[in-house]
Amino acid sequence: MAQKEAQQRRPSIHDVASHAGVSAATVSKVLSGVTTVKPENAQRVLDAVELLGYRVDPLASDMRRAKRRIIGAIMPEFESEFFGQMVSELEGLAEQRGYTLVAASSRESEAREKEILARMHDWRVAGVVLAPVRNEHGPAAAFMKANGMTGVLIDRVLADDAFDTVSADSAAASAEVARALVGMGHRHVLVVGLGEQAATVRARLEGFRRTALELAPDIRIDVVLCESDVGPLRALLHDYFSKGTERPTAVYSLFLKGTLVALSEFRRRGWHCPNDISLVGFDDAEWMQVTWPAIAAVVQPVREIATNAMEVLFRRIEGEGGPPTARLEPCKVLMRESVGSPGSVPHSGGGDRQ
Amino acid sequence: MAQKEAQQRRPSIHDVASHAGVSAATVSKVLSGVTTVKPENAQRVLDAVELLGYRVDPLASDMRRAKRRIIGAIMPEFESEFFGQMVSELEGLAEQRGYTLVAASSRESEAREKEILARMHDWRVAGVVLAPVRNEHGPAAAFMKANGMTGVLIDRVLADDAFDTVSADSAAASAEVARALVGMGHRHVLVVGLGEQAATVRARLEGFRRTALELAPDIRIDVVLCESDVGPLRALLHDYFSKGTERPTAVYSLFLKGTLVALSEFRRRGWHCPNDISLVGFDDAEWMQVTWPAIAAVVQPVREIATNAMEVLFRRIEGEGGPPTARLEPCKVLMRESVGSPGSVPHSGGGDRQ
DNA sequence: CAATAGCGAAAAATCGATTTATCGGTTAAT
DNA sequence: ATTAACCGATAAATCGATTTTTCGCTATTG
Repeated sequence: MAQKEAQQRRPSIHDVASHAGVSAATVSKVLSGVTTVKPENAQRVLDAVELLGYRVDPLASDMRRAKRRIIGAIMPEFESEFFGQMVSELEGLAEQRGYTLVAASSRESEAREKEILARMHDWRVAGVVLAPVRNEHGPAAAFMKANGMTGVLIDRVLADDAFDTVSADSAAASAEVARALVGMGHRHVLVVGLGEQAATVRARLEGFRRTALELAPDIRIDVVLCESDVGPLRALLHDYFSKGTERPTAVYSLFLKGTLVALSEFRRRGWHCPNDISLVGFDDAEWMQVTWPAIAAVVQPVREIATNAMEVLFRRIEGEGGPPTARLEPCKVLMRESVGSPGSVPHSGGGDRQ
Repeated sequence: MAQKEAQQRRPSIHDVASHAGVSAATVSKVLSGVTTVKPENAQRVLDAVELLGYRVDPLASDMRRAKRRIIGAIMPEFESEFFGQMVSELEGLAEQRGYTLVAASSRESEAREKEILARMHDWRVAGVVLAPVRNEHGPAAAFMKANGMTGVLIDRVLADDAFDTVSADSAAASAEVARALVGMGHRHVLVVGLGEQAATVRARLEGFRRTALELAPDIRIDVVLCESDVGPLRALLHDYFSKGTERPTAVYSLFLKGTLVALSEFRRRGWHCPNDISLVGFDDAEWMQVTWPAIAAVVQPVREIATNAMEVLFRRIEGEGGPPTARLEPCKVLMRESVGSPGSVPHSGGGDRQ
């Protein structure tokens, strides 16, 4: 009967209080570590908590504070390794500090992004980690600003005048890619990008272009940008390669989907990496090291981004002032077999063993 | 000043009430669609809501009900396409019904799984979608049972005596793979599995074995199972292929990681699919269709699983009784280029164009 | 010896909603 | 004409904690 009771209704702080023969206020104080409680009473409370299996109801507990121990996370999607890892890291970090992470996917829609943000505002979240669909100038960031929310912007973002930002150092990574490709002798490279995410993609593009031109002023850099959606990219790339112009010796894709599409186009044409063409992509994935050839990629420092984002976010939550900061975390560039020197093997099939 | 006020403290239901000249109870009734309110007053409430930009605080609103409008989702990981899509679908479905989804990753740990569940119980979630690390007999499901939580088990699960289950029809899919491989002439197949997830993997294995033996009684089926962790799989597979025994003509991996490891082992040995060996994997991924060769895979019906899981979950939340159901959703098998007839080409390098 | 601190704990207010009980004021039924 | 039923709305209780206020009691001080 007591068993059944326990299953039906969870014990509240008052149940603990009456079992320990004290008031609810005292129980609350013991549990929150206030020291002005007589040791004897504290022990009785602890015993009662143990006996009843009492646990604080976070919802009720949060009720009375302005900032609730909830962190919101908004990602453009959940399907990729990058954002999957990101959410996983953020969740762990939030949990470490006794916060609950509520994650939502904006599904690459700015409208949805804002709606989700409004819902999180309804929850009175203490802070938000926002990975914007486009960039820091979207309606979501504006909403956060207008409502005095505290938050941090990550990934597709460079710097902001209202929020701290944390992202990968795209420009430096791209420069490294440029050094590698030029060093191997490439003098005609196609860069594939996504216009939508203006600032970040521009940083990647410019980082590449500047270093490449510096090292090899005669280099030819073609650019294929799809504006808003990745849908047309397949056709754009097809057209590009179908034109009579000279085929580039390497392709540098500025985002994962572009790497996929490029690979798919190579397949269609029967081109092999790296003999027929070299390929490097921004964003690494697990499969890239098991395919043949392994695909060279820029590895984004997910853990570092997550850690720093949470750190700066919690500092703001705790009331730290000062101008917004803009962190750039260094990437790692993994030059795998999909990259080689141009013309070393006269356009044929079949890759070589390691 | 009114501006500033609005930014600092969000309007509560009492603010709306006083603006509309009614009581808080009336506001609550209007907002929840109770019809016993004088139309004139209802309109004034609506106007006040509009004017103040009032939105219900979900936390306060949930306070007074036993089941809160929160759904918990526990996945073994967030990094794979499968679970990423799953969370995304679940989130959308929960949102549609006015619920908030709180997702957490158990990181493939049963201990963590139970802890997360306890935390969700603290939140008094209305229901839980649990994708167990191992199977339906773990400590997490036991915890849910012991605490009278309502929930649904998905993915690595076949059937349960306490909870509804929804998962992919592994056995049927494996049978189809068997038909395809046998039909192409394969008589020696290696199956790679993960022992930890007993029931599901057994279903996949038995589904394959039964059909294969039925169609070709002389078929040889080798099995490499790694018990608890995927770590040793690489070594296990290496050993298997290093033994002097005859090389199988096809490999069927029962889980994604196994497919990756198999591919990696092929790479190391310089074997090409499908000429040197064929490969089919359970679980599809976006990259599998752009690699060369494209990798054949069993596509799990993520959306269907998510939809049915949520449907049955909400029925239970609304109090529907009856014995637990066990749904199996059919998979699609995509036979791509990594599969071919054995011996059609005498073990050489280089794949052929489509 | 009266007044004042100081301590530990209980009582009460609070957070923001929902739900139940209560209450005037009509209208219908006896 | 008195009571009953009803309608719309308000006051009050409730959910489960935290925080502020109050209070009783002992110990210190002028």
